[in-house]
Amino acid sequence: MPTDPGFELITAVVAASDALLRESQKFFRPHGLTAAQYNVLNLLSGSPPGLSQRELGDALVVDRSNVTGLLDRMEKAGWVKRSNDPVDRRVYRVSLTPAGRKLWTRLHPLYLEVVAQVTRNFSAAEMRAGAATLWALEAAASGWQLPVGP
Amino acid sequence: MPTDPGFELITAVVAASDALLRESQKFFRPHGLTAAQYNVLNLLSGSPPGLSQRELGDALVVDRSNVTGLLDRMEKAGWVKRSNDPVDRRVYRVSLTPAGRKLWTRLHPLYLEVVAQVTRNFSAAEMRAGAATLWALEAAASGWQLPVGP
DNA sequence: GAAGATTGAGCTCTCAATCTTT
DNA sequence: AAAGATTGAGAGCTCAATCTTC
Repeated sequence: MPTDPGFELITAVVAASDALLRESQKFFRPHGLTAAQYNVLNLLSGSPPGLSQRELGDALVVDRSNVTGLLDRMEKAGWVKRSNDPVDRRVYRVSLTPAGRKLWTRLHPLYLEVVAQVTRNFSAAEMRAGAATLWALEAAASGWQLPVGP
Repeated sequence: MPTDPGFELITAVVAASDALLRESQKFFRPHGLTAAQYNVLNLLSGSPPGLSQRELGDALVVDRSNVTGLLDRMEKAGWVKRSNDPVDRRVYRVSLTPAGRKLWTRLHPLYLEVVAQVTRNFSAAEMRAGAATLWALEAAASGWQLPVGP
């Protein structure tokens, strides 16, 4: 029996993502950080004034509670700092330290090169088609509802 | 500037996988298990004589050390059991208990239905093309090597 | 020595509950 | 009451080290 295409697609998505994550961890590890921490660096590098932890959590699509520990470790490493928001005393403004920006500046081109290597055997058209399918799949998954009435 | 297609693809893969995992956890949770535990159930359902923990780890593409705790929790829940291998005293034969098989038999069709719902807007051709790209990407990622000489 | 399984440390993540500020 | 951040419990994952058996 030929495998159900839907099942096949989902299995392939998860398998590819796992492999990508696993290898990226191996890449980042010698530099002392993790993939999640690199994502934070990357996000903050584009927002010099800083982001609130809530904004960070939304952008990373993770729970806010997760951001706390992630930033604790990064602050300890000296890459980010929490500042008080001038107008709302509930929020922290999170931004890169000079060391954090330096690390990102050094790592980013290397990471781009790894991405280029991993995807070098695909045509641009194939990658765009794949990405389009995946965004649609993500939307379909996120919109899935437990079978309970509205 | 148009986003680099390779970067776009990788971002889409991880985003889709995250969404898929997150939603599947919501599906499994009311039944008392996790997505990882369902995968074990699914694997064991196809191998009545049982699998070694090493085989389980290879099939799930996770570290062997991870399998230990996963099975501890599932054994505690009464879904799997460890038996001594008759010929090699180093290995455990892991198999489903009647309760584990019953759970899988009940859950599997429901899960297939969720998959069908999530993928209902895709053509079979689109899904097969996407899956093919993803398997190739997985292979490329797994084969990636740190830039060190042989 | 190599292989199967386990343990301990550390990271990421979720969920539920709490605290402070709005 | 609602929103931002934190804490504690629990799951999944990796890596390095250890124990037993081959």
